[in-house]
Amino acid sequence: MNDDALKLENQLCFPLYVAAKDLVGRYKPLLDRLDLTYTQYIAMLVLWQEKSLTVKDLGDALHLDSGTLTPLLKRLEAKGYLERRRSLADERVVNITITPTGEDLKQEALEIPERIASCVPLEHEDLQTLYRLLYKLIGVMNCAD
Amino acid sequence: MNDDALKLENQLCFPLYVAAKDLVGRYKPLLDRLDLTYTQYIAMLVLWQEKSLTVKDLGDALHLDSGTLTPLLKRLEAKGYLERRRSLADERVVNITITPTGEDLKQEALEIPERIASCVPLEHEDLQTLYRLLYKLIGVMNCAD
DNA sequence: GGTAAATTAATTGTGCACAATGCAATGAAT
DNA sequence: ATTCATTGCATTGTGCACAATTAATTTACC
Repeated sequence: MNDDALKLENQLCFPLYVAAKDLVGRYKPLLDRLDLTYTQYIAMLVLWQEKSLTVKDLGDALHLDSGTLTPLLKRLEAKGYLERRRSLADERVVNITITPTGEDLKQEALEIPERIASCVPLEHEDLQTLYRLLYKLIGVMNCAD
Repeated sequence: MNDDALKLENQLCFPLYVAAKDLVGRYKPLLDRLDLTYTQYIAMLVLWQEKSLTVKDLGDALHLDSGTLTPLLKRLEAKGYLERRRSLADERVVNITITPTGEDLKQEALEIPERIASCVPLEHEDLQTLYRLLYKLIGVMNCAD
């Protein structure tokens, strides 16, 4: 019986799953110094750009739901990096706003992308191709079915 | 100040993280019928090939440690898909062996790869390129530093 | 205006994922 | 043979990730 299709290395999901885990793991030693986890870091990335947004919009940006974000945002609030406040205009909405302490953290994060880039020694062309294919993959999966 | 490097979309990690999550999520409805999670599924993929191996070798194959595998394997054992038995030759080692029930499950899993392929409509060339780049990425990260 | 439907968060429960620790068994070196 | 380091697994604790449910509010419809 031909079961090549059921071999680990013949499924796209596996190298994708391993590469994502390995790359996220590369951030840990750098993020430890900022007292952030990886998911907290990408939440702060959005906040450094947007300053203020709703939990829903943050979830849309990060592809995460409230079950993940609510406790995560409470931890970031406890660290003093942001504030959560329920909207007056719409009581269902919670607005997230970065604090000055959270803004300051950005300076320490500036070196992270280059430190990561230096330990992911792919040539520029390969990197661009990988970006393109990953975004294409995310795109086609969002509309398929 | 130029902070393009700190934008979410300019970091490889983010599309990689999202694509992996999204693709793994695509398995869920298919795996629910086999009463398997994604991680349990890739463990079974190895067992369908190897029949029997140690926890350590499984961990090497899946890039997972005992803190993840020990409870996961106990759950698979409780479902009757495998047996865990401590090695007589070396008492530190635990051998994992697939059961007939676990073997049977393979038949039901055969359709999964094609079902996934059909909802990941990348052209063959793009798919091959993506494989190659992901394995390259995993390779360079394993030896870097 | 009153009811139904939709929206937004929060909560609960399960299962990874991994760091850190502990421990027993093994192997190596003297 | 005794010491010492290493190996393989288990345990504990923290933090995602997501399904399912609940609750509060808002919007749409008649």
